[in-house]
Amino acid sequence: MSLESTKPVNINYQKIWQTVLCIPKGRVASYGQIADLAGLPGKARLVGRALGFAPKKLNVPWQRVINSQGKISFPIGSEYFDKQKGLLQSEEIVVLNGRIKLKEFQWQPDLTELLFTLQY
DNA sequence: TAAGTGACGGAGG
DNA sequence: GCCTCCGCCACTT
Repeated sequence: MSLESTKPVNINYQKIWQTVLCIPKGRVASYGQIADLAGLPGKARLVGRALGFAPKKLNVPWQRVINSQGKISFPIGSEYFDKQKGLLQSEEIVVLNGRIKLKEFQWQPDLTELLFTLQY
């Protein structure tokens, strides 16, 4: 029976997790940015979903991914908002009213570095 | 098959 | 800076 290939999109999830793992401590990236780097331009929503499915053992730094406006994508005051804010602040990233200054903290990946890190 | 749903993005007011 | 609307796309019902 067709158990195996149930969901081919999982391959994309792994690309996304790989890319997120490349974000250095103290930096952030937007969902769209991750989608682009993962070879999935325009699929920012997929990134959000992938992070929700990311297994804990992978230790994916999901907190370093925010939306294109530089804001945390959870409602202010929610459990996950507080968790993400706390994690970011522990990396010395400034979070003001759920917002992060992209100008200061956005990750600007080095292409050559990426070529060595990403294996696809 | 169609309609609904989102950890999104961009344009416009 | 904030909000709304619309396009988008994978997934669910």
